[in-house]
Amino acid sequence: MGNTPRRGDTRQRIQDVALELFAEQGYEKTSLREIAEHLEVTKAALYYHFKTKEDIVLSLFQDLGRPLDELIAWGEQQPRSLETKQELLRRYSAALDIAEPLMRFMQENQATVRELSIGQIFKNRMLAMSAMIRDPEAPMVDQVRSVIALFSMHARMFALQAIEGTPEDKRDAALEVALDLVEQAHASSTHG
Amino acid sequence: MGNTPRRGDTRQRIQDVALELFAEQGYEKTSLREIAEHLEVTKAALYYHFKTKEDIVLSLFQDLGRPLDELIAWGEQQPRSLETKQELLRRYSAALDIAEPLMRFMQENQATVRELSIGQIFKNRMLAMSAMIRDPEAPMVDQVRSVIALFSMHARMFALQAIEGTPEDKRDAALEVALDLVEQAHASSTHG
DNA sequence: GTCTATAGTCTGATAGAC
DNA sequence: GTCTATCAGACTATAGAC
Repeated sequence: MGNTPRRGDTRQRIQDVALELFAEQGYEKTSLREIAEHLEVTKAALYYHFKTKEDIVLSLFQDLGRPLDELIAWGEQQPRSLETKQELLRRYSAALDIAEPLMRFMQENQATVRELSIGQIFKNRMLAMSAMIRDPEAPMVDQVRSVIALFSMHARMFALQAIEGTPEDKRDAALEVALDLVEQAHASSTHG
Repeated sequence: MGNTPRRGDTRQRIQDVALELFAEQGYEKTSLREIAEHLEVTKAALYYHFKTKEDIVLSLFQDLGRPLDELIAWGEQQPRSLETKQELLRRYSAALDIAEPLMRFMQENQATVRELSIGQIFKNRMLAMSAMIRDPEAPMVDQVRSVIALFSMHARMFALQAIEGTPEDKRDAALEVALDLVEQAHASSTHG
């Protein structure tokens, strides 16, 4: 145990350490040498499991991003009601619990990620979420309200640090604000 | 004109090109060689004007970030009323018109910026804004509402792309949503 | 499946001529 | 104020032994 080198899970361990370091100090500033040192293996061992550095990110994206893809697939089958949108936000908030380290990495390394192969995929994912939560026929201000509701879920990763309270409480507060916002957007659009 | 090398404004031209490239492709992926080539000078010429690569970012931050510092200074002298908070948002929205390229760079390179000398300064700036817009005595959900209002101003840089309309219209819509949010936060806190 | 060794390239930065 | 020339160091990636 402890320092005993485990067999067969090296790939997983590479992913764990890579995400941790990528999220902590950025993609570019994290070298393969550094990842290897943390695992007490050599760089060449990394290249056995992943063709390139970019491949590590891609694998992280595919493995940890699945809950979000499933959420989108779910949402696209639902009726476009207020209740659907609110349930979408609830599930998104829950999905972020798992995908948060990945999402934090994506957010803090946008400029880098944009040029990677996953950049477009990630963007499309966000556009799909945006398309489900807003009504393109609604007044612009209500569309903006809905999109802001969506991105309010991300706020817990950076903007709410100054507020006192547990991460869970802040997460729930952000969700509450987001649910309010889509309700307002809905009410306003169905009045006029 | 055109390609005529101008004298005395090289420093300014370095800043312009650097910010453009930093914002477009990221800080790390932009090399000094690339900046120099865009200006048709050599790397060594860059080093005459700036001691290090980081110094270029620092100068950008100081020159283009001034409106935000002035806004904070203004805000800290005002009474803590709803009207002050709303005026803060209006001025912040206007300040972003000028500082947007810089802010986009800061946002898309968070992981990098965090490790630079400006990282802490930038963070403090955002904490100061956050402290002015929210009431630490208010219920958490209202504090979250206020902070989200603030960061909604940033949404125009990335989240609102899918919505149809001019950037100006979207900017104004985001401001309207933000003004609503602080008003709700205020109303809720003064009821109970 | 993991290693050593290294190729090949690019980087930020400096020294010194003009 | 801009140049040429060059530095040491870091990087990704590969080849080939075990």
